[in-house]
Amino acid sequence: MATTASNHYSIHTSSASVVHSEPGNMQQAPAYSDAQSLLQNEYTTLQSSGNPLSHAHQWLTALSHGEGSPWSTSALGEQDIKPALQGDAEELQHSPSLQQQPRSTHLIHQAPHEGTHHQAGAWRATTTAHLPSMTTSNGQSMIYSQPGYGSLGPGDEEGMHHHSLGEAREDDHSPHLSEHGHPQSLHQGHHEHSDEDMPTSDDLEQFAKQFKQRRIKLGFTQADVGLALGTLYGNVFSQTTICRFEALQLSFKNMCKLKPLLNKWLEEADSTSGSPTSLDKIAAQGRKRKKRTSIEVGVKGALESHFLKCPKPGASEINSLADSLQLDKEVVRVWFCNRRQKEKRMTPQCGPLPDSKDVYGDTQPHRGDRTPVP
DNA sequence: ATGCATGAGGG
DNA sequence: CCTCATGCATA
Repeated sequence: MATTASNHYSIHTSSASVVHSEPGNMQQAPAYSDAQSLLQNEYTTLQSSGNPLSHAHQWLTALSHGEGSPWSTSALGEQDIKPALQGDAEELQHSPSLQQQPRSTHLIHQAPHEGTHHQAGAWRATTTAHLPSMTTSNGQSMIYSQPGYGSLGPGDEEGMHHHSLGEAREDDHSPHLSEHGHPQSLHQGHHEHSDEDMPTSDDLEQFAKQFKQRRIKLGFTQADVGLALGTLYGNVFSQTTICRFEALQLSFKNMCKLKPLLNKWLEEADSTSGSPTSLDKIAAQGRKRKKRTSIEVGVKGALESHFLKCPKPGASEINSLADSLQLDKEVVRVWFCNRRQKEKRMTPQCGPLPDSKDVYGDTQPHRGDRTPVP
């Protein structure tokens, strides 16, 4: 039986009894050291005046159909995936800062909508084998030419791989050499892209690494960065997001969106390294969140099995599963959603997967579906 | 660092 | 209902 079966929306009516940590020390703790369990809870209805937290929009909500495959092996090897096209995106403030990149690889813009609805992430590419690469050396590994740093120093620190416990078993980055081959400059007939470029996966990878290093060197935690971004630009982010960014666990689009922001923060932090860090914390949303349902490992295994069979189960099947596993239907549904997302993120799950077919490009299972597979 | 969850946007 | 961006709570 599911031990944690009952999940009520627990709203703590009783306030207080919260450990209050003392303010004034939490950052400056690089690497391990996690003291982030503070200031949370306490959802009182009184949230006071509206704070400036409003994220008005997302710049690219619907571009989509092109999405799909930039990660992993990127250029160089075109075994069966091609660097895809992306709808363009990026509408955010163009900062005057010049970060020039050597080439402009623009994307192909396609029709606004098409029947082909595939958003398959094809990056599970099986590309364990890297090419010897000797012919293509474009030799232009551009690292970000930032004022101040542009080269990873000799001290390429990276010793924080630790997962080995519990249930970590699906993420392991193999030492992918960055040999970057670039996408050839294929220009189309037009591009009215004034400025800003579309970073490529390699760019993002590099950037993420640099970012992490700098961040740590400066003594900031991921949470700090998230807050700083909020105070600087109005977009707050949580530790989670920053973490995912550094780990490249976000979608390509998302990474592209965040890069400029983080880049800016880097510049700032770099400049102000010594100034009082603007600390601003905005308390936010009070929402009764359901308690996290802990799914037992055995159940997880079962879910995974079903996921392999059918990543997008219909409602009926979800019901069946929920029943079998004694979980809430909603929980199961959400689990599948999250699972799909996980597959999509660029988790360098380089595995010896012989197949690299697209994932579910399946048309949605309508509501009145039946159980297709008994 | 990650698992489960919420919510907006789209169909 | 789905995807997608994002985060609280947690191991």
